[in-house]
Amino acid sequence: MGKSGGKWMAFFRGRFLHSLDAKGRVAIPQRFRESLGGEEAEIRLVMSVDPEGCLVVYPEAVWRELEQKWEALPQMNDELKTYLRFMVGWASDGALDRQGRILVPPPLREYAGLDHEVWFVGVLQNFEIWNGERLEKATGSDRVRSVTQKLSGLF
Amino acid sequence: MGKSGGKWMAFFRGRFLHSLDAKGRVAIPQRFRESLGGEEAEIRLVMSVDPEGCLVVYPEAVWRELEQKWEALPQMNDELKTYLRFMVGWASDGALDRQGRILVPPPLREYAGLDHEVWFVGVLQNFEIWNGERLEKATGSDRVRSVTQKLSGLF
DNA sequence: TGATTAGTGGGGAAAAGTGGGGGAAAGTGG
DNA sequence: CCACTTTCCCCCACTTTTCCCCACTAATCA
Repeated sequence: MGKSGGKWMAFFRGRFLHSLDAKGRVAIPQRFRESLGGEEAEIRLVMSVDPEGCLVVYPEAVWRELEQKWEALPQMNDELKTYLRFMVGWASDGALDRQGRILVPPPLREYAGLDHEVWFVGVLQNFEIWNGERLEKATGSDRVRSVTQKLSGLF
Repeated sequence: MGKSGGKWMAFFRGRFLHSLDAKGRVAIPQRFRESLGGEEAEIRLVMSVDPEGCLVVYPEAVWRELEQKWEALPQMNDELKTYLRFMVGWASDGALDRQGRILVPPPLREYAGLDHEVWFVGVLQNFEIWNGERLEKATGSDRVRSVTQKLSGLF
């Protein structure tokens, strides 16, 4: 589900505030769970490269497409290796538990600065998990407005 | 319905004062409901980028066209990511309930400064939901006049 | 002035999110 | 190979949110 003509459809939208409990679990928003393909969905949890780090969650199928692109590249390339060490080296595969929650491994939690309150943000093909202050900084209206100016010619 | 020769027709016009109840619900004006395509219409509720933020409501089909444009762009681009985090990250998908109301999620309500009284404003292909004072500021006659000057060459 | 239609408000069932107890499974050290 | 600890994940209980249904008011129109 979710495929259409070999390309993924736009799926994840909106933001949701959830809480990471003492055991490191967070519930995935119900809307997102549906888009992931229900109960036994597989996901990949990785670190974002942006200055304000967040975590990025990919449906398994979307992630696999990325991996295929990487595999097609010349493997001796040092820059690619550095990139993969980061992207793949930290990637955690997991599934949802019966209550629709995932477990965020401590290193990832720390990287993204996640404490009790976390924001889920949908960005079409995948979604992100943010610390509140970082998200605010990353989506501050000044920043967004200047970006919008630049992109507005495109559509 | 709604389409004509691949381009959307102008649909939403006028302003209406409605009230947001304690549960965060507002009735969509009947005129707008018809243009949305009746009872089981799907909508997208998003944030505007303007300094005085309001909410923007798109018929599902109009919004999807936007998303398709975004998906066609290179996804690694940082500026696009920032843009999507704002546009898509605030987008809430929803449907009308049996009384023709929508539920405005708390984060959006807060961002747009909506309390009990809200204004609906039609702007052709979509419509907006405003806090009264903000709307007044955004449509002050001085402001409108200066904008009109700038645009006067175009039509 | 009754009838129809739009908007408003609230009760209540169902669904979604939260937190903790405890057993299974995996990892660690003798 | 066997304790012992740690991690994970199931189940259950509780709270909050969402969304159905129904009933009331206001406005419109013949």
